[in-house]
Amino acid sequence: MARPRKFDEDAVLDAAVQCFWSRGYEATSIRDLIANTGLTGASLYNAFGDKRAFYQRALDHYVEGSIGERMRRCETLEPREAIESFFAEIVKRSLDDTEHKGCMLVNAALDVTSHDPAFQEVVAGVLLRIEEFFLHNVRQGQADGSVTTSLAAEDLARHLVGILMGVRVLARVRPDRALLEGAVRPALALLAAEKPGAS
Amino acid sequence: MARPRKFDEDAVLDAAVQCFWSRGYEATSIRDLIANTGLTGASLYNAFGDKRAFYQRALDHYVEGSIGERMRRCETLEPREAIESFFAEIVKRSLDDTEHKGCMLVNAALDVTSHDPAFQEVVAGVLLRIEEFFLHNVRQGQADGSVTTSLAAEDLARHLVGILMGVRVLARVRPDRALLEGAVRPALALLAAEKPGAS
DNA sequence: TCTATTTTAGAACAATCGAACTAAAATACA
DNA sequence: TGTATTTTAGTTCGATTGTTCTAAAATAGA
Repeated sequence: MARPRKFDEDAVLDAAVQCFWSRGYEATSIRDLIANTGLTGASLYNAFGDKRAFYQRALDHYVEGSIGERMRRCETLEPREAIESFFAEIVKRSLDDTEHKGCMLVNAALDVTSHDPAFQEVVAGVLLRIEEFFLHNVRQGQADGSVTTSLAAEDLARHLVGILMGVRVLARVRPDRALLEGAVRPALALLAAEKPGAS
Repeated sequence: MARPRKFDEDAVLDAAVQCFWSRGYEATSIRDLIANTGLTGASLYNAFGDKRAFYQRALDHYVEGSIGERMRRCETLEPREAIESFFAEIVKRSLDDTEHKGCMLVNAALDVTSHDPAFQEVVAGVLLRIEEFFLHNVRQGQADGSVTTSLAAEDLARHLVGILMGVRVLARVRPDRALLEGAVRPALALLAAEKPGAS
């Protein structure tokens, strides 16, 4: 019926993610987005609504492409391995992050949830997905004997989400390998602490 | 020699902390600060310099009055007790935080360090102080037998800073008692895990 | 080839931003 | 009491903010 869109929505969202990710919500202007996505103001507002809605789309895009993808990749592994490999990847990504952008979800958690309950629910939902990923693997590991049963699976999962968030924060400020690996190591040691004489 | 200041610097800094803490750096305008501190634009720029410098002063004020004070209060306790009491207070404060402001230092870590290396160093310095607080107590606890020696004191301290940051992030998004206490409990259990048959 | 429909391109909008400026007010020292 | 010095109180500045508007350009169906 009408003129088709010239731009590639996925590429535009990638560019928008880059902007919001590295600069944050407030510090990213519409003109930043225009310059980096290549589309014009009218197209942006026409296709995505306002700045807030555009951020929402960008965040979803990031979550699915980054966190969701990582969880899917770890699903094929053994429970303990899945958790360890998850954290190994987080540490590696944090150390390779020369721009110190950190994780866009964690950034969103402190940046954008404050005065927008809708965003808070979105972020809380993703955190819940991550917690359930950990919980699933912890339970599986407890069942096959590779994970300690000295603590409740729910608490272990909550602890893992906690240390995940913590590592992401630390990495933004002090991206040292010793710090990040040191912060993670006790959590992984705790998981395996079932039969303690087995060294 | 000249006209003395009418305002109370400490009260002004308290008000500034409230602004920056709840709204963040970018979202806090000079006019917000003027309205909430009670002083005028000229007085503000005259006494504190520009917005950036004012934020720096406010952050210092917060750190000394909140984090520094908490560490000082825990210094008189036994090592294990000091760590546990520290986290108990963090969880309590997070649950009582109806505004979901979280910890201003953690907010600063993700908000203001990105494109200002000076701020990054300030925040990193405070994190180091907290890490050293934990390290001191862990070492003391390992010496008197109340803390496990199955992991290096350095790693335990790093882990504790990590989970501290993590709890602060989680609380911003999902301030549930079960989540926060669940995230902390395994870390405290790990500290005590020295003689594992003692249940 | 016409026409309806939608995306483009870029200018324009009011509002707000951080910062600076001009005087008036006020006080410690002489 | 006079004077030097500093804080006050608003106003004002140019730049930038998010958003909207007006046309021109482009294409699918008739």
